[in-house]
Amino acid sequence: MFSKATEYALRATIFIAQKSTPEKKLGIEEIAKAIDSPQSFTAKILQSLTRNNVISAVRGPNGGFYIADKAKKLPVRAVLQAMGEDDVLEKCVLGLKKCSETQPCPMHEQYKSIKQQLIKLFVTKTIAQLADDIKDGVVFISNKKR
Amino acid sequence: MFSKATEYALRATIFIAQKSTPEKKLGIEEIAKAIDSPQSFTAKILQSLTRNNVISAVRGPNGGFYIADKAKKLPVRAVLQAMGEDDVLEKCVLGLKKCSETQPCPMHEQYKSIKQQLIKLFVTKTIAQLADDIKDGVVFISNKKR
DNA sequence: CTATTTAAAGATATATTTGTCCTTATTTAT
DNA sequence: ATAAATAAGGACAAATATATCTTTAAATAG
Repeated sequence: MFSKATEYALRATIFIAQKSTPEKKLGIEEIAKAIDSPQSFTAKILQSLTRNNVISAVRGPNGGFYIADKAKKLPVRAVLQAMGEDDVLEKCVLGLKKCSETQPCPMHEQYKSIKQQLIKLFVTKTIAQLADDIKDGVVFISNKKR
Repeated sequence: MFSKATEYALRATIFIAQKSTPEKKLGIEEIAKAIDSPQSFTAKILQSLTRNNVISAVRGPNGGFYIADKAKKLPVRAVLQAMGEDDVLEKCVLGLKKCSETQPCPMHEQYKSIKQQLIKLFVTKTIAQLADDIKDGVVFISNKKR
């Protein structure tokens, strides 16, 4: 559904939201290991997220990444937007540029409600909510075999 | 959601189902024009669909592509399978290999029902049903501006 | 102020996807 | 049989996504 870059972005954002505070930042190495992603590639992705104010970064000793309380309240869709992959949620299944209510593709009518639910999910769920689920132990983000 | 190749495959299959019969086959040029896709690339895709028995092809004069009545009854998911992109429907949103009911990712619980609807849509809808919607004029497959 | 630590930025490499072109094989019509 | 029409197949090219490595800039500690 999403590119690898966006998958890493989502995992990293959730992990940072769960583990960091402005006082206790996380280094790129720790993050990449935790979410099982290539470190340098993940660094690029975190740059995008930082530029788009989804997460925050500080350089230098004791620097690292964290997420501000305000940003934690962002919808998960903000991550997709930061990665420029927001359109996946809206796109026609058949890839038709003009597909719409007035000119629907053959999948449109039935896909419509699924699409709406998808959008709703990404708009109403906040980063904080996902992170809290992990803290509560109901849910995991590890990608390693165990 | 899907690759361009799969989008072309879906559009081509629906178009062929709508317009062809074993007596009146469609050439690659006509198909590519109708669904607004690059012709040679589409030819490759139709090869995959043919190899996987989603559509049929005949070479030589008056040859071309058509779809057998039996194949028309296949679920749309058969096209995804032929394109090797069937896993999109099942995949974890965060790209976690181990995401499951017993080890859910933070999106799992809420995404679950959406995923089930998606799968159901692609399993219950047949190629014929989509093509008939076009024949009935309720729906379009054109990708050109007009 | 200097050295160290850390992310940012840039250059490069590799893999995959998308796309084109040319040749081959098959079928049909003459 | 031969020529023509058509898809199949293979080689290549271009674009994009994924990934790595090196250098630079910023922040802190001493």
